[in-house]
Amino acid sequence: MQKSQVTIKHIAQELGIAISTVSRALQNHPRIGLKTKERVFEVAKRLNYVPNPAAILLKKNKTNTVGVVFPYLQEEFFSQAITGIEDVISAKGYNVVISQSKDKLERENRAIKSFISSRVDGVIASISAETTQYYPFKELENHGIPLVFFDRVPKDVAVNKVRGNILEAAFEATIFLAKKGFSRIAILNGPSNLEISNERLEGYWKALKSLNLPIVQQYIKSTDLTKDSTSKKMEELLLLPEKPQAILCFNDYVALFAMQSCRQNGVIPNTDIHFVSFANLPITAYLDNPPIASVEQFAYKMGEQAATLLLKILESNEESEIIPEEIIIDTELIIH
Amino acid sequence: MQKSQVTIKHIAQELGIAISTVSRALQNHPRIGLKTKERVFEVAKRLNYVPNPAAILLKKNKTNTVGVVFPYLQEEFFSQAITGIEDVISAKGYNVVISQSKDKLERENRAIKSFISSRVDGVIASISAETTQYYPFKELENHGIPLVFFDRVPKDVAVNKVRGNILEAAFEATIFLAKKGFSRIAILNGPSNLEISNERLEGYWKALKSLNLPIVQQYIKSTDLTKDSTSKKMEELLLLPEKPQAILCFNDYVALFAMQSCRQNGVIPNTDIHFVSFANLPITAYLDNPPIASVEQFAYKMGEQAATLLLKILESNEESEIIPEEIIIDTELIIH
DNA sequence: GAATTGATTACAAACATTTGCGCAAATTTT
DNA sequence: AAAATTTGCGCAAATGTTTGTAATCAATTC
Repeated sequence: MQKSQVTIKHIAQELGIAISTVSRALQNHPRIGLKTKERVFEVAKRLNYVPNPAAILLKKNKTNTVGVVFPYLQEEFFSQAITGIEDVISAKGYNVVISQSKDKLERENRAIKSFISSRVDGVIASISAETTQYYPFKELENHGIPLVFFDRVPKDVAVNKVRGNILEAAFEATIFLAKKGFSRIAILNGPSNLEISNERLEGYWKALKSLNLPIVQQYIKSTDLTKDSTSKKMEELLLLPEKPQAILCFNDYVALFAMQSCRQNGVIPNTDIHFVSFANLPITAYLDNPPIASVEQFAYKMGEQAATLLLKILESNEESEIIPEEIIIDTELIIH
Repeated sequence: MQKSQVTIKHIAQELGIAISTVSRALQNHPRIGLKTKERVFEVAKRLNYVPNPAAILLKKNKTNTVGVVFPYLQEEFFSQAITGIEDVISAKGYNVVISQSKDKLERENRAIKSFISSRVDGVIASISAETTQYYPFKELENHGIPLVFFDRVPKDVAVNKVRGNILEAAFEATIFLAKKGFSRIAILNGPSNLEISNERLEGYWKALKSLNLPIVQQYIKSTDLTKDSTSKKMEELLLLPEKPQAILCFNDYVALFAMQSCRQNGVIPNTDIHFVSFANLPITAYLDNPPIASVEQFAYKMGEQAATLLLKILESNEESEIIPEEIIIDTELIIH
């Protein structure tokens, strides 16, 4: 019930031994005798001793903490990934601190600054929809903090990345729609600063080409992932003389927004216009007319992989120059 | 670009002044001359100096961090609350570390242990569906860490609480259903260890009594909030000789599970059986047949209030004995 | 019996920062 | 001009822990 922190000094005093002996005893150091260790542990437990992380950090210069900054915690894709990260990280005795950027650059930068000043050992990040510059992340590098990008990775930068095989997934999804008999296939893509947007587009292109279908510029739209922007782009598609028969959406949220926009314009989603999306969120299971298919990206597994990669870097020899690694997780098209 | 951490010692050396002077200069101490301060700030910026939180913590014994443990980050209700907490907390220069219990006691305890060992200044918690004992939280008290419960507050304990006016909300919602002409109103409640479950029940009772409607035990079910449990209870309701005409659900997820269960049993939700739920999550807006009404609990505002209360405690005189406070936020029944 | 060894434990420095105290120098007051 | 006050800065201790090195003691070896 003691409010003032119990330190190893108190334990040492109580037992009449040296502070260093207590420290080593608690670490199970071989140079400390068994009886001494036992006595130390007994007193430590009785006094409710908790090591002071500040003092340890000061000596070891290691926080055993990794920072995670993702756009939205409530997106099932990210929260599943966080669970994967947490499970791997905490099994190794590390802690996780989580921040959400809400797709805002400013919040993302704040999170990074906070990670630097709290001296996290490493960072896992999924960049915001607004992020076009790699610069803020460069700060982490300057402070020697390892960084692994997750899913939303920046383009043209040699960094550690863990992401799904989006190109392949978009290709398969497009082929799936074509095989269903649709020739007018549109794409409601994400912002072009995200590499994963470009990959979707490439997969979509490749599929159309392989099917000898024309690439129609009006069928290619990109949104900033907000509801407003998505509805607007969807309405543009609806106003075309030849409405698309099917639409490939950046993710389930974009699909939800677009489907709602359809309904408001008298078009019945997945009857008049068919949707396929990415992420395969559980909520789509509760819709009466869910997208006809969704690309499962295995967020939990992706999170595990990102955490494993980061830990590997953290536990590798600090000296050794690290070559950025890229891990690509296979996806699976789930037909509803 | 220097990997080795820059300390005030380096700055002092560079300027040929004392370490203490640098420290005070950086803190804008009045006893340090303007020119000295300017020189110190210039060098600090140039060397990319970041204060070492460990050393500061060691001296001040304050982490400027609060811990939050909530059941599920992906539930919009909680993630909105987190945003509210973050906004208030970070405006005061504090940081937030977030943990999710996933409604598991064991994860909740792990989070609390981690909060204690990382020496957070305070904690905001929403207890898991499994939590029946106040005991684990008692540990925080033992270590002198202030605690504010949020929404899911433990019963019969004098602690700081921020919660919605659930009793009133359940009362209103039940009256609303009765006025719609339904007399057979059921309730799919949460587990009874949560005070907010009992409040829902009480509001429901009160309303039925005030309407002179009978209280039918078969219409009162409680689930552990999982999908399986909810479906099972829903099916029990469907098997009753006199099926309920309307159901008051613990939250939107319970409503979603129950509505899906209806559909699987050939009952059309919100046509054959009408639903009202708590939380008013955005996702319900994307359903073709959403619950006919939902209780808006203003999660963001609740989060703000919880954070404000915690900060008040943190910044009050440590000595003064603090009387637990209870803040109740009014709800609003939103008719869809 | 002295020296060597091995097993324990103690001492002290170090980590980066804050802060009370002291000491000049500069400024103001008497 | 001396005294008192203010201003600016340095010294050193303190925070809790780790860790290299030294010290102690008993047991073993020559």
